[in-house]
Amino acid sequence: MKPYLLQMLKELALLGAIENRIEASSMQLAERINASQQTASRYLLELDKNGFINREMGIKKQLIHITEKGSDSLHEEYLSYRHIFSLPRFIHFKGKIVSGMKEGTYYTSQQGYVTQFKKKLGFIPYPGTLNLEIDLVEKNKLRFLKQEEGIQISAFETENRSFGGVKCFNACINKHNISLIFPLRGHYSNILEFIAPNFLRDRLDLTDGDLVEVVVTIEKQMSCGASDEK
Amino acid sequence: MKPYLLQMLKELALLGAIENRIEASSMQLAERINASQQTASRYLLELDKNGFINREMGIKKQLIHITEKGSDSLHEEYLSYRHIFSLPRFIHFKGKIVSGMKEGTYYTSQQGYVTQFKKKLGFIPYPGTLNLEIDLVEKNKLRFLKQEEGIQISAFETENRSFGGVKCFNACINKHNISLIFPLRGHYSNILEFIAPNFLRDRLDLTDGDLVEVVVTIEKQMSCGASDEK
DNA sequence: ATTACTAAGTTACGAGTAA
DNA sequence: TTTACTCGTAACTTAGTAA
Repeated sequence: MKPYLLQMLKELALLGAIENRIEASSMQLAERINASQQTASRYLLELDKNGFINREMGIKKQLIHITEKGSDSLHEEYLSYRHIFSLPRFIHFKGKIVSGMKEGTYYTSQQGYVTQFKKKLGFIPYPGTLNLEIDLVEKNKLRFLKQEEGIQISAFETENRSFGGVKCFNACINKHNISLIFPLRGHYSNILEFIAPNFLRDRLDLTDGDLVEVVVTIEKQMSCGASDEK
Repeated sequence: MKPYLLQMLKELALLGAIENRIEASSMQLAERINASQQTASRYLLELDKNGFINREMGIKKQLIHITEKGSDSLHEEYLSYRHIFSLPRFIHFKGKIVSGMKEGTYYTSQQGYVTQFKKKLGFIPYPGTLNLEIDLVEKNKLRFLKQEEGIQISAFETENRSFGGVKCFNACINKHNISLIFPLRGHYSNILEFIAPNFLRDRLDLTDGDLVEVVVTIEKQMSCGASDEK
């Protein structure tokens, strides 16, 4: 099916032409696809000829209804898009190791977080975070993580202050299990923070500026093969 | 964005170019969109020029990666399709009243169904079903109902035989609340069966061949305004 | 093997306009 | 008002190639 016909069919569907016979003039449809009335008219003729729509022509208006064949075509397209935006389970990030603002140690040592990490991630994190600065072109991969629930770590309060909720994703670096950690509130930057059961900078001999690859999964379990226990 | 460029971008996304840099030749992509190598090459140039993709050109292969802008365009399209296929809550069917094979009375009188109808639909159905023959062009609307859970009526067994599960949808005919009923197993025909608390053929003065309109909802509650109780 | 240019062929577009 | 025809031209496609 020609892409421009599919586009027109999509517009009709958005106007409700799958569920109901809709009244739509060629002029009105032309505006929606940024084309002339003549072009819209031609598209409708072509869609009709190929059995994607039915039309009831009146003297001043036409009633349009998408056929089962047309609906099937749209649904197929829908499935493609759904595949694109909901299937990926492993996401690769390349980036370089950077130093954070040293706040990681304070946060990751809070008992309120630690008990949840142990229970939900299966390990007590080494204090501090490993920060990975990802390439800007890879930032769009974060979309997949934004829309995912992840492993939820609840907010809690201490005598002094309150700590916000975060969400985690299991991940893998050089065959070591780690967890990507995001605040539930706040924006996503191009610096990803990870926690791990060990001090990875020593274990993996990492220093600032080293280029590494991390595989993040949206699955709740993940093992990269190597064990993290001694 | 031109529809044919979006199509190419979609193909790249399906090959994983949102998450990863992918290796794809113009020849290979040309096959996927049923066009020549030259056309595919031109599309890639255009996508690149407009900032939808990044390319790393090698001597024998190119690495392609979809940018955030490209990913955004695809996501917008995805949302349109999702809107089309998951938003409708009220579905209108036009059709004509027909006589069933009189089996409706037997089934709708089964105690195993009746108790569930009363609990889940809020009424005890008048024995028998009202059958509506819908136009073939309206059959594609059934897709929305197929994918919906509806109000589930469980299977059960009597001493003699077993009765399969069915699902119901609240519906409305001439301001009277009724329910559309589907077997959970089995195919969907162009004859819809409805149950109602009253004998609708009398109430609404319906006879075979009468043209009526029914509004079905996928919501669990529905009231059409008029009361069904005296 | 690639990508992508040029040139020629083909299709699509829209102004004008009839019905 | 509509829809949709004709037809000149603009846009897109592809065969043939170069790099």
